[in-house]
Amino acid sequence: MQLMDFLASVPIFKGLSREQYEELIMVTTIQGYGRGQTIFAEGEEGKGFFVVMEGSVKIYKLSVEGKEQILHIFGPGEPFAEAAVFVGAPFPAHALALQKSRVLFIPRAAFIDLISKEPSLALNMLAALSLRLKRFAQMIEELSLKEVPGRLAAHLLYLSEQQHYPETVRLEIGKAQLASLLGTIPETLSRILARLGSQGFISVKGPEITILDKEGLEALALGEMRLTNG
Amino acid sequence: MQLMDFLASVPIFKGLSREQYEELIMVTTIQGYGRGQTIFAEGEEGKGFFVVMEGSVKIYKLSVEGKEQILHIFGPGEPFAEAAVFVGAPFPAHALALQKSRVLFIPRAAFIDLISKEPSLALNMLAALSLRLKRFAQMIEELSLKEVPGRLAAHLLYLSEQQHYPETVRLEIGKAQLASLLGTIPETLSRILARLGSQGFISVKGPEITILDKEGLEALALGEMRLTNG
DNA sequence: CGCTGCGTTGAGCTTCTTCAACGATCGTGG
DNA sequence: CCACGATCGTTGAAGAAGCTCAACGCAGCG
Repeated sequence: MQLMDFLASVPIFKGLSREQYEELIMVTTIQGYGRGQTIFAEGEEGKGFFVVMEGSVKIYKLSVEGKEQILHIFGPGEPFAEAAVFVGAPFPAHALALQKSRVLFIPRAAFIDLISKEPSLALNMLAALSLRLKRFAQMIEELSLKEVPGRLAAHLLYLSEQQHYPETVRLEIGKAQLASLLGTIPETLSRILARLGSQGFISVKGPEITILDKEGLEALALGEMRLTNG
Repeated sequence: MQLMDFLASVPIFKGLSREQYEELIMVTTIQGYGRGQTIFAEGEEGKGFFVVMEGSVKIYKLSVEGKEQILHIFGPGEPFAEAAVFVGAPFPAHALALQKSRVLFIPRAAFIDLISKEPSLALNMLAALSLRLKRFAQMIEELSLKEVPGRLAAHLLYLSEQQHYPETVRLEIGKAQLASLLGTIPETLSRILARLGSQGFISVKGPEITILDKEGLEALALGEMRLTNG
């Protein structure tokens, strides 16, 4: 059965026995969402958590005036909203499918049951949460201590690494989404992309970005260098 | 032995057996730090985690130019740097004692051992990490979507709640530290405290702040209202 | 063909930071 | 006990970064 294969491919479920996979499958539901559809809203009660099977999901906060801050974008194999399982609290953010997506839903009670019996699952989960915590700490650092050019440079380098250092990096999300991920707005992002381009750091063609000066971007990302106005 | 009592009073260690407490005590070290002393630096290898026994500890990031962003301030009973235990990675931030402090050090290997044998410990830890994740998400939201008056208002209300709604709230940290916690600088904080004061939201006398208009602060914190310049 | 979503560009403005000076408080050593 | 320096907080003036508002271009698609 392919669901079993999928579960086995998910890092946090690594190391479970066949029986435990079957136990999981028993309590699990598969949900489908169209592009732009809400999976849950901030404040809803969290009765379980999710794993992306196909597509991608963004987790985000909204301000009163409607500005959005993306906390994370998850792709296949990645769990989300796990934290809500362990604190008896409502979801602290919104979740929305960026594309046609399928997600696995795992109910809270069954999962806690399973985790109590299987230490390796607990350790996997602890590792996953710890990693996420580290990411958030990095995000706080960037929002507070770096300006937008630095954050953008860091993100481009991150993408480059993710995609195994290709000639040219591809943005998998729209620029408006990228702006929201970097804690800014599309106008500002656009201007800074233009500046990075005109100063020879990168070359931009739609969603394709060629990194021309890796060292320069690194210096920007670390805050060792400032982008001039020209 | 009082160490045992202390351990029993720490939330993440709740529910362990006497033998397990003794096991913990065997591997644990007590460390003392003076005011302003570094406990660890960003980039150091994390060989275990800590629990504050006395005093307080700040976890913070530094920018190249020397600006500081405080991620968290921990007091007695609170664990810190646990995440480093579960990802085999160096500490992602600095830790420093804000006052004369004593902290318990728990080595990584022994703790993973214990957690594998004791599901309730794993669940406690998962709950603790989840809570921290939620806090960080909140911090990201505030840094990105709220301006300083809103963040300050939210913090004052948080303090008020922490201290069980007294007449007047007491800042337990200096204003420079508070500024760093809110993602700004002392000058800006000072001006905004003054503005909040002159507009009748609060009254400031050194580290004592009287909340005069709770509803007003709430509106500010939610972003429903803006602080006028006067 | 025109609509809609997305991205870009310009002008003006707000918020926050920077730089500088000053005042208060506190602990220490003379 | 006073003087001194250090730390901390406050205030002012100027500057920079990013946001708002508005207009426009362009591609995809019904």
